[in-house]
Order: sequence, then C-alpha cells, then structure tokens
Amino acid sequence: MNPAEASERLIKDLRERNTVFVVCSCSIEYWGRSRSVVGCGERLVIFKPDTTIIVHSLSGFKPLNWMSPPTDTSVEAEGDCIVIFSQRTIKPFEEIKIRIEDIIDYRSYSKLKDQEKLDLTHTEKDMRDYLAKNTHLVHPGFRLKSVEYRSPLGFFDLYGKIGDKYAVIELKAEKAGLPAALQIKRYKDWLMQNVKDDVNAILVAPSITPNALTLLRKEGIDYIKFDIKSIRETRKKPADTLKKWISH
Amino acid sequence: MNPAEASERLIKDLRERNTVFVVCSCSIEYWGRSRSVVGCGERLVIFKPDTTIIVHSLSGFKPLNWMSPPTDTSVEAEGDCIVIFSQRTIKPFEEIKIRIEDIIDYRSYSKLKDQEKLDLTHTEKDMRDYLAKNTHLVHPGFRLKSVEYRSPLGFFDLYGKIGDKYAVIELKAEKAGLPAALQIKRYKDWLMQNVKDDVNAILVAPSITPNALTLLRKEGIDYIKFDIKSIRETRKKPADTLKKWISH
DNA sequence: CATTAAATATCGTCC
DNA sequence: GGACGATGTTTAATG
Repeated sequence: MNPAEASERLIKDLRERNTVFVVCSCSIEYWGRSRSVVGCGERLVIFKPDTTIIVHSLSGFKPLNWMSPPTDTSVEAEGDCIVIFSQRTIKPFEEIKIRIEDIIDYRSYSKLKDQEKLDLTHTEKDMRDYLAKNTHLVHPGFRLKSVEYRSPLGFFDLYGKIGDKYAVIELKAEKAGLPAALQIKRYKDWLMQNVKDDVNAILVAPSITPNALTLLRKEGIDYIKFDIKSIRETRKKPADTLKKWISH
Repeated sequence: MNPAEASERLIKDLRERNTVFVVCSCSIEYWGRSRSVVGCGERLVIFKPDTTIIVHSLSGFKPLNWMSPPTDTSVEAEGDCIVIFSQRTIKPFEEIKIRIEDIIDYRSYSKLKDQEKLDLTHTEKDMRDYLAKNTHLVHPGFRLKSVEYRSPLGFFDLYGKIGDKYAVIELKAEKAGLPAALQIKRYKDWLMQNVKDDVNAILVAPSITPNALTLLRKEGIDYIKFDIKSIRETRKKPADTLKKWISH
C-alpha cells in the first residue's frame, strides 16, 4: 500500500463514515484556540463516524491533538507522506494537519453500533435532587422554595427559608475549596443587600479545605458535611445482553 | 480465539506493556469520583503502555470511560465473556470493570516510540511573557514589579505601579467572563483593604462578555482588548524527519 | 500530598 | 449562538 493507495482508502472510509484506526508515524500542526506543533512520532489516530478526529500518544488520558465534530477533512498523498487536513466547520474554527510518514497499521470498521447511553450518578445534580427531597439533612427547619434559583449572580443550588430568614444553600459533590466559599459568600452578600438583612447561608460538601472553612467562619456561613456517595446506591446493573460471544 | 485464549493474549500484552487496541461489544461499570454504568455496545478500547485505559464510543471527543495511570489490571475469562477489572493505585482510588462479550478486532503493538513533545503556544503563559516585555501595551505608565505575584488570594498575573498607584493586571487568553471579572475584583478589593486605598486594576483579554464588562465598569476596573494570537507568530515548523515511508 | 489555576478544556442547559 | 457552571474534568506548578 503506497501513499496514493492509502490516501484512496482513507478517503473512501471517511466518505462512508467508517470508524478508522491508524497506527502511524506522524507530525501534527494545530491552529485554533491556541496553536501547537509536534514532530514525528508513533501515534494512534482515530476517525469516528461523526467526524471526530483524535490522535493519542503512548501515554496519558488526554489526546495529543484532536478535532471536535463537525469537521471537513481532505486527504492527499504528498511524496512519501499522506497529508490529512481537517477544518472545524463551526465556531470555534480550528484546523489540523496530520502528516503521516509511515503507516504501521490501518484498520477500518463499518456498521459498528452502540445504542446504549452512559448512566452517570453521584454527581452534584444527584446530590441536589436528593437534598431537595430530604431538606432536613440541610437544616431541620429548612423549607425549600426553589431549586437552581436564577439570581443575577448565578444559580442558587437550593433556596428557601429557615424560620423568618431566607436561606441559600450551595452544594459541592467534592471537596469545597476557596472558589466555592467565595461563591456562597457573594450569594449571601447579595441577598443581604438586595433582599433582607439577615440571611442563612450553608455550604454542603463532603469535605472542605482549611482556607475555605476559615472564610466561612469569618462570614458566618455554615458548613455541613454531606457525601452523596455514602447515601445513594441507585446504580443500576449493566444491562444483560443476549448477544453471545462467537468463538472462531 | 475463545475467551480463555483472548484473556491470555491480553494478559501477555499488558504484562509486556504493549499498546493494545480492541474493538468489541462491551458493558462497563465505573466506581470512583462518581459512578457510571453502560450497557453493551460496540466500542474502541485502548490500553497504553503507561497503564492508561480509554474506552471510546463511536461519537464525540470525550471517552465513554477511562482510567488514568497508574492502574493495576486483571483479566479473566468468565463464561463467554472476558472481564477486565482495573484499579487506580493512587488517589483518587477508582475502579472499572469492562465486560467484553464479543471481540470484533484485537490489535497489539510493541516498541512504539514517540520522543517528541508537543509545543503549545498562544496560551495565557505566552501572553504573560509577552506583556511582561511590552508593558506599554497594558498602560503607557505601567512599571512591572512582579510576574505571577503570589498573594493570599491567588496569583496576580502582572503586578506593579502606575504613577503612585499599585496596579494589578489579570490576563485571559480567551474571552473573559464573569469568573474573570470577579477574580480581578477581589484582587482589587484585597489590595485596597490591605495595601493602599487607591489601586489600578486592569483586565486584559481578547474579548469580554457583557455581564463581565458591566461588573468591571461598576467596580472601576479597566478592560483592555488584546489578543495574543494576533501578535505572536512564534510557532515552529514541525521537525523534518529523515524517516522514509516504506512501500510494501 | 494538598492547593491552586489553566486548558485547544468538554459538555449540557438555558436564555 | 452566547453565557454560565459542572466535570469521574486533566494537567502542571508549587509549597
């Protein structure tokens, strides 16, 4: 398979929206939100049916380079190389040029199917839903008025009253840091200025950094320890399937 | 290749730190920072030499599931399936179980090599370096004292004086939003409380959201439009290589 | 190891 | 399409 043939095959595969996997030596240039250049090395290039392009190096979670769909892509042989040039067709406009110098393996797959959706739980959204139904865990006297209340300063995760006082609740599914503390501080400040002098503010999180806790103390904001992971066991089992493994 | 044989081969490949690429029908469970479950579908599974595991579905940039290194992984045949169980050996501890029901393609590669490093430019760091050398672009009278000044509230990108007044400069390489505006506001507030009454604060960014600009106006903070992409052309060319494409 | 901030962040959602 | 916030964010730098 010479460069011209390889180009032809890739063009055909991309046209047919096949999934393509190429192990190759390549160099890459990227222009867009930032710019990047990398010299020749052996990498894994993936073309997905939705026109996503991903280039993985041999280490780490993050791709070396990538293009998010929708992209337009051209392929051509250029001497001993195959040059792939791809442009994103919506904002932010981006471009990538992959110059393949040596194909180590080329695989393509048609008609791959995946109907299943990922069921992700124990996120901040789950925490919000759970505490909205179990308001006593926030405070015995908390009366919920609104979930995700849209204030000019941002969303109040939970908003309501405790006795006569308004109460704003900020939730974090993971350890709360300074940004979270500052966030609820400005919610409290805003409420005290614009709604009523006396306001309850509570930060709910599984843990908190010392700096954040100090700030809360100073500002008269409560911290409540709560971990959605320890409460919820709503995880579904993976769907059983009737499909059998076919031995060859 | 039956499940027992496939397991053996995968175990061998993982032991030898080969790069492995498996196209298969699989279901996946994840426990860790959150939890996820997904039923059986056709996906691309990548095992990297550094023990990274990535599962890509047929669309989108983001993997369906993944494990960041370092991980320990076990593989075993279980009836018609191959079950891969992997645990992260450092914090945060995480686990993934991939149940492969049908292998469509199995490829492994040894001795892949990639020495090249990505050269990324036009980032905030580049912008900082550039403006530190061209302070007049921030303000004709700006005298730089410190880059990345460590204050109790965080880093001041640029810090110095304009005339008698202290000046704090916050840089954004992309459009500045509310978070950026709030960030420099609290820098300014802190300086006015702890250093001196009168402080210059300037946000430098290529563009800004209306909300953020309104807040800056209200707070007496200046906004300067500056785009590092329009200034810098420091991008290197990809390294030429002597390696020739070998036609078969 | 914890904290902090940037990132080609990506992604969803609401306006 | 812009703006805003969560993310299994990841990654790097630094104390």
